[in-house]
Amino acid sequence: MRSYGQFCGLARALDVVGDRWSMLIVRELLLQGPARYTDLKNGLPGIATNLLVDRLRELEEAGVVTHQDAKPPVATALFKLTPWGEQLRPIVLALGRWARPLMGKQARADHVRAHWLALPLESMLVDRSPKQRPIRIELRPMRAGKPMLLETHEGRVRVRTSDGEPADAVLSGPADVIIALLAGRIGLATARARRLRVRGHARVLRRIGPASDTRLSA
Amino acid sequence: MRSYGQFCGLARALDVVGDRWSMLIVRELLLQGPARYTDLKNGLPGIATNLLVDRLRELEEAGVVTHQDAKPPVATALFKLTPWGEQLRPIVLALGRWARPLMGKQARADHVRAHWLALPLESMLVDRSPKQRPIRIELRPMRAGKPMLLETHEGRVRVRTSDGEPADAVLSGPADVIIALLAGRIGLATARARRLRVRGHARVLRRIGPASDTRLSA
DNA sequence: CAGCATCCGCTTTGATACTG
DNA sequence: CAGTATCAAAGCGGATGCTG
Repeated sequence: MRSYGQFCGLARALDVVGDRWSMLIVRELLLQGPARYTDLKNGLPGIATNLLVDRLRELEEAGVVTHQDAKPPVATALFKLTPWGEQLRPIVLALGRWARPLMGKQARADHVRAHWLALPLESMLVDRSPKQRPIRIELRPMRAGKPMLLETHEGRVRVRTSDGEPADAVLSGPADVIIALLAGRIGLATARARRLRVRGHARVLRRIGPASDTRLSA
Repeated sequence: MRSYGQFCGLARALDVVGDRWSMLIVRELLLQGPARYTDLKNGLPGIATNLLVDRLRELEEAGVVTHQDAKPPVATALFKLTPWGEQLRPIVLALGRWARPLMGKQARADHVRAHWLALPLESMLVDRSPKQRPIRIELRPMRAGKPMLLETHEGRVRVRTSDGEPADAVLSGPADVIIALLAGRIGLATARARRLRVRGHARVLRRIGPASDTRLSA
């Protein structure tokens, strides 16, 4: 991208991460941690291969991303965020929250990846009974790749890739319905009417819900 | 911009404000408040007029911006942010702070506008002696248009356009030197060596300095 | 297969000129 | 002042091909 050529912090930031796809690459690295080129490509449906390469190089040049060229066990390079790049996390979260009014309905043609759910869910949900035994809910959004596991941890909610361990409940269906249900915007009956399938102990769902404080925070 | 077509909050946000120039238009409206087309253009050096029009329309369509078509006294339309658009303020501030490592030196060709200084200064500085009488410092960065007035208010620092009222001190010179001096990164001697001119009571400068808490906050 | 590089048609951007 | 109109250049998306 051409530089804006403005002596202004925002303009400088956008010189670095304002290119098309750049912020989404940061999102992937925030969600996936160190990732291979192919993992990034899978998490960025719609990107052209040459653009992914270009952006990674630009971000590396700017100091947002580094790549390690190959450790003995894995035969491939890993891309990761620098500490400075990591500091984009609250900004990425805040932008996602700002866009919540746009997340109501999932368009038919929208791409979905299960790990994207970690962004809204972790920043929105809390465990209402943190004293009780932790719960685990497997999330299987439709056409969204690998399932994710939502678990409670010290009052917070964490979402990570599932390694197939048994969960208290399994939710399958459209991603927007899963989010609306967990956020408490719709009930179980409505969710089922919108094609959600629930296996396991549905009552654990009551354990989690939106935090009262919805404002910006680190 | 083409939609990313991803069911993800960040992607949705970037569908709205991820276009080139869009965020900078938001910056101008945050800094200027309701503004005329020409005020926006002056605050966005480098933008093409057709792009400014296109972006304003897209932002309006998305619900970030509105324009009022002409109130009796002024003969021209005013553009302003919607409440939803206003909510981008902490994000714009956070991006500007994130880019602080890039703000060290001002390139020769960089555009500067005095009102841009409000972003780093207001988010970084505090009044160290809030009990004492408020102070006022006029800022006259080089080739940066209208001077701004920095004033203390209840422990915080505010920067607004100067209406020519007398100030305790007047700082003229390169914008980066003004920032570095106020941030306490350089002393008065160094600042003078870097072409800063000070008129008035330089000692009021000691009243303000960087807050200890530099983290993200609303 | 992972990690690119190259090519090509299309869209977006930028610079300038022009208009009510 | 507040935009339109025009057009060349740059950027993007998609396909394909190459290399270890």
